Amino acid sequence: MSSPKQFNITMREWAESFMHRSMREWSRYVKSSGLSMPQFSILMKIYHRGGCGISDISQHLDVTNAAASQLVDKMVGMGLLDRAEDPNDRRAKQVTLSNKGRALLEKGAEARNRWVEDLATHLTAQQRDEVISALKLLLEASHALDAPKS
Amino acid sequence: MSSPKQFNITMREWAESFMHRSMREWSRYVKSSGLSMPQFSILMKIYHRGGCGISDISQHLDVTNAAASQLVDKMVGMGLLDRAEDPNDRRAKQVTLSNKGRALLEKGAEARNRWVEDLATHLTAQQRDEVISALKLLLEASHALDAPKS
DNA sequence: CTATATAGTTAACCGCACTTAACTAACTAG
DNA sequence: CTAGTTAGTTAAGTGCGGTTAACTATATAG
Repeated sequence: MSSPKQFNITMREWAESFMHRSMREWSRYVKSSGLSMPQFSILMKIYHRGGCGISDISQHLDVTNAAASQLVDKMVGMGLLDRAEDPNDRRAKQVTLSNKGRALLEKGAEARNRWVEDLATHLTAQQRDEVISALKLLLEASHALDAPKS
Repeated sequence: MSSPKQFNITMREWAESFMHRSMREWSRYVKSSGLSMPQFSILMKIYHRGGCGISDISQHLDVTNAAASQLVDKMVGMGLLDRAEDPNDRRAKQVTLSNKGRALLEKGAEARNRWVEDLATHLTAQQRDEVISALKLLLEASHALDAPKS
C-alpha cells in the first residue's frame, strides 16, 4: 500500500515536529539549570556509558584532554561528578555521576518529555495502543541498526 | 488494554533512542559546518518563522538585542542571511535566509534524518504501514497541542 | 511641535570553553 | 634499570557569545 518513500516522508515530518518540541524544552531546562551545553553533554555521556576516564570524555566531545580535564574539574567542584583513581591503572581516573548530577539529568529528561504526557490526552485508548505497537516496531528496528550483523 | 502510563513509558523509551541518534548526527554536522549553536539556532528560527526582525531573534534566543544584532551582522557577512529595511517601519529590519543559508540548513536536516532511511529497511511493508498511520495520529495530536482552543 | 518610546547599532568589557606547551606520574618494553 | 609511551593536570593565551551603556534614527502621543 505504501512505498518506503511514504514512510520516509512521514517519519521526517514527525521527526521535525518532535525535535522542535523536545529541543525547546531541553534548552529551556539547560538554561534554567545554569549549566553549559558541554557540561550537560558530559553528564549525558557518563549517564549512558557509566564511569569513564578523561580521555573517553575528550574523545566524545572532540576536544583535547586538557579541555576535558578542566571541565571535569569544575564539575567535580560543583558536586555534579565524582573523580577517583582507577585501581587498575593509577594514571587514569574514573569519573562518575554524583547523586546530584544524576538527579539533575533525570529532571532534565523529565522536562524534555513532559509534553508527551499531554499528547496522550489527545488520543483514545485504542489509538494509544496502535501507537505503542508501532513504536515498539521502530525501537526494534532501531536496535537492529546498532547491531548491524550481516 | 494499555494504560496511559504504558503509553508514556513507550513514548519515552522511543524518545530517548530517537534523540540520541538524531543529536549525534546533528552535532556532527554542526561541527563540520563551522557554525556555532546560536548561529544554527538563528537559521532554524528564520527557516520556521520566515523573515523577522532583530527583536524577534533576541527574544527567541533569550539574549539582548545587542547580542542578536552582532550575531546577525556576522552571519550577513558570511552570506548566510540577508538583512533589509522593513518598508513599513524604517527603524526595523527584515532578516531572511540567503540561498546559502537555506541550503546549509536543509543539508543539516538531511544529515540528521539519514538514519531514518536505514530504519525502513528493517521493517516489512505492512509494518511500515502500521508505523505511518501511528505517526499520523501522533502528528495530529501534536498539532492539537499547539492550538489548545477550549 | 515637543515628549517619549521603540528598533537597532556600536564600543568596551567579561566569562567560559577551547588551544598549545610544559610538566608529573605511572605503566611498559628492551 | 633505562627509555619511551600513556593519562592526566596546570598555565598562559585566544575567540566568541554574552552583557551594559551610550547613541542614532524612526515612530507615536499630547
